[in-house]
Amino acid sequence: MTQELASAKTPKGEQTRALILKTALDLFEERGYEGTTMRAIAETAGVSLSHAYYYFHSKEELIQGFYQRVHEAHLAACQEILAHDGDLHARLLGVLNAKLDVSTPYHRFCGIIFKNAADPQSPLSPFGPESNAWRQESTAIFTQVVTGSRTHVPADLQAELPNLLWLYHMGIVLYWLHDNSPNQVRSYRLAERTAALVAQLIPLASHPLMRPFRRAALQVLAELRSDPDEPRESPRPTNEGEIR
Amino acid sequence: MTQELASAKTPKGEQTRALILKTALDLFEERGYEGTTMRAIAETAGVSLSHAYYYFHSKEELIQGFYQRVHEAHLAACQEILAHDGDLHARLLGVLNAKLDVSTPYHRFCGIIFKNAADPQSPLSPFGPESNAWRQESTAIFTQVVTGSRTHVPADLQAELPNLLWLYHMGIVLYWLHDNSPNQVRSYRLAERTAALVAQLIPLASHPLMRPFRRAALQVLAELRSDPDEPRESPRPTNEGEIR
DNA sequence: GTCTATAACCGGATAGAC
DNA sequence: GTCTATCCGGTTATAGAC
Repeated sequence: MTQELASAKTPKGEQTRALILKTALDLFEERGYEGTTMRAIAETAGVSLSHAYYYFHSKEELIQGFYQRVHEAHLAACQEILAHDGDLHARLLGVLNAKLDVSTPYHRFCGIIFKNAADPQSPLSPFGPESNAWRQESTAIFTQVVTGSRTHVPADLQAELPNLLWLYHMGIVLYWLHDNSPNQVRSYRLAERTAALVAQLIPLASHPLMRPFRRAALQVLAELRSDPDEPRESPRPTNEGEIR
Repeated sequence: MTQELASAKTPKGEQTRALILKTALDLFEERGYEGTTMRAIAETAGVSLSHAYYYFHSKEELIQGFYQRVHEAHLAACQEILAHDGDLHARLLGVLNAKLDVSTPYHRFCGIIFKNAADPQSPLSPFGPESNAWRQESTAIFTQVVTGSRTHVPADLQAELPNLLWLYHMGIVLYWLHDNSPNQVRSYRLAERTAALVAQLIPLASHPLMRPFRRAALQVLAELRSDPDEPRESPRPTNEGEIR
């Protein structure tokens, strides 16, 4: 897998490809997605219309290229914070802020990415099998967040927490996508506040009072991860009835 | 507000409008959203292209029509349960099951549509202003769920709970969209299990131990609903510092 | 108010000659 | 790789029928 999404055979082609992508991103930012015509992209980049289509089979495919870039940037931006802080809230917030920071210049047309990613049939769906790779990379960040922190996490929760945090972070991003406040301040505030809540909640979840709920919740998660169609009886075949 | 989105002045017009909508849904399901042309819809419905546009100002507006229908069906399916049961879990689960039941015939179709609905700029986004009407109607169902149940809900939580449940229900729907298990059994199971968790969690939230967390969480929600850019100082101008 | 017919505009996407 | 012509479909406009 030495190349990504479309042709990039020669250094020259690679350059041209990058030029088209950069031009497209600039124009998208300047005029919005729909406001940017392929003709304009090609013209501004100084290539022919059909040549633009040679590298990117569709306007949407330009976004796939963009997506790759942002993800790498986020990964890089995170490492810094994750290496230097042991506080769970700080780590979590750092990762979220990094995500938003990295994405901010592209807020307007990140909606378009999501539009593609949201289609369950699309290979870009963040929940689909095709996204396993980057979803796991993404989740790994949250594993780092947890394992590198001083906060004690109950053993049973430990395994599941990164997945939960990943889901939580997707929620933040979803909010951010719809956030039209200036500079998306609301999203940053949401991230800060909810990260504090999460950091507050984890110790609470360790409390004996919460234990039944925690176990029930984790069981549900385990169920969802396991076989889709088998009812839960198999481990205890003599036990009748649903686990309610 | 006797009529919805487009012209439907007379019974006859109403019929035509319904015919166009039904035809569109059929075709969408058969050929996908993008694969269905307005020309094809008009032709199949036996009306002129311009006449289709007379009732639905855009292709997307057809989808809003679809939302409206599903919501009405959901509302109807819910009333039965909401009138006859006082158990919170039963009420919540009833509403969720009704939602899934009502939506099942359109599972594939919803996935196709969601791709477009996820774009925040799209008038189809369930979070956007164009969807205010049915979103509020939708939320009202969860108000019914809460107020009609025997379970005691802390006063401060009472106001916010319907919105939280609405959001939760959107999460279920999101899962359902990506659920390819036969008859979407996984989604039904998810609904049942998580509804039980929610019903379990609400009494827990009333516990004194949880009070600080509950208050903090509700404050975050209040903040989000209020002015985007004002820091929280205004109500107590003498009090310095952030509420963390 | 309901409906048809026709033409046109615009922009994404494609084909084929060079 | 490039250029030109062309297609296709969402959308709009016009003009007029019942």
